[in-house]
Amino acid sequence: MKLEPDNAPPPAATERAQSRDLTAIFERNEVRDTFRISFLANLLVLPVYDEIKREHDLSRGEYLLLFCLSHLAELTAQDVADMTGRPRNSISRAVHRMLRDGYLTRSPDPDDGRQAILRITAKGRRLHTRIVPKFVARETAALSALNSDERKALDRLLAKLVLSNSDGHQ
Amino acid sequence: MKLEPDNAPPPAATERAQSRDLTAIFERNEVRDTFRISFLANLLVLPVYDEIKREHDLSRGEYLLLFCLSHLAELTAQDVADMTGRPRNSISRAVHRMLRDGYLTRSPDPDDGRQAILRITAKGRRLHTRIVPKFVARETAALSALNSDERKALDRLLAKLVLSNSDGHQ
DNA sequence: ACCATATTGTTCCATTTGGAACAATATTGC
DNA sequence: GCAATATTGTTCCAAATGGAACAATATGGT
Repeated sequence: MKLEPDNAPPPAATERAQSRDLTAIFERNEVRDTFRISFLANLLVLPVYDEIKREHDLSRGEYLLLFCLSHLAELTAQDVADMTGRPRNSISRAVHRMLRDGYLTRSPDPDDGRQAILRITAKGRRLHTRIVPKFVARETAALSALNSDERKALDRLLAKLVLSNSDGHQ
Repeated sequence: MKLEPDNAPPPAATERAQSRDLTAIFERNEVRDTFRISFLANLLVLPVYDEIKREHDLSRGEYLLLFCLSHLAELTAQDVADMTGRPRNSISRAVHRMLRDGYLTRSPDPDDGRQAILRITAKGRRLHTRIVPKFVARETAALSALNSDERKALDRLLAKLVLSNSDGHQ
């Protein structure tokens, strides 16, 4: 938080400078990892979602749905809710919107009358193909401070964390 | 996305099982780190924000404001917007709400008539003291799969990432 | 000193969001 | 086999959200 010589700027300015070194909060708080991970998550996705909204008029939830279906051939709305942590009614809305626009299909599950199986269409896959490079570029830029070994280490740690936390809920 | 033997379980069941191994998406997508970091961020904070809303009737933005002021003595609304990545009008609303409830104070900045300096009150600090253990508990649980060395490595990598990305914006 | 531009914080308003209740279907316990 | 309970997906509605325009102040160029 403020480590500069005591002389330089006048007192008032010094005080401001102290409390305005905003990066200090990353080091000094009770939940450093939580705070940093949240910050990084925002950094990685928020600007891209803004771009997607402007250019393709898709909301965050809608694109997340497309993203999930791009990687898993068949999902129910509940699956997507579990994967993304968003409430089911939001997913429901996103499904209707994406159905209407032809990005996915829905067929009743013969084994369970309550649920329906969602699949991405060719049109949906084309859209994903156009959008995903934006996320890749953002990620590449954000990770550029890490060398190859560090990236490997990060990847391994994140994989471990995610897997150990993805049983049961979420 | 399907790499299992063609024989084993009956076709329908196989297809379902394939596409319903939801954790596969963590390994197989174009932006693994982005996806995992977002997932972890949700995992770490969403349940706690739900709890805070239920028990203290504070929104995410309101608590973030309190959190920032718990660690940096003087901030402007713009500072908080920069730190949290949220729009200024949301911060403005949160400031008014928290002022009304006595969790913080606001005084005009003598050096700049546009902005006001926000500070946490004793009441605000007490509230933070009651809430922050919830985040600590959540973080501890989520990181429990890592040993001490791994936690140190993660901490170092996150610190590097955050600092290299906190110049200029956010 | 003055005008053009930038920044801060606020209000307005349309959209998004998520909790709660619901109907339809499945599952469980007896 | 049947009642009680759980799950899926939807609708409804109140609240949260964020973009845009705005007034007030500050800054920069000339």
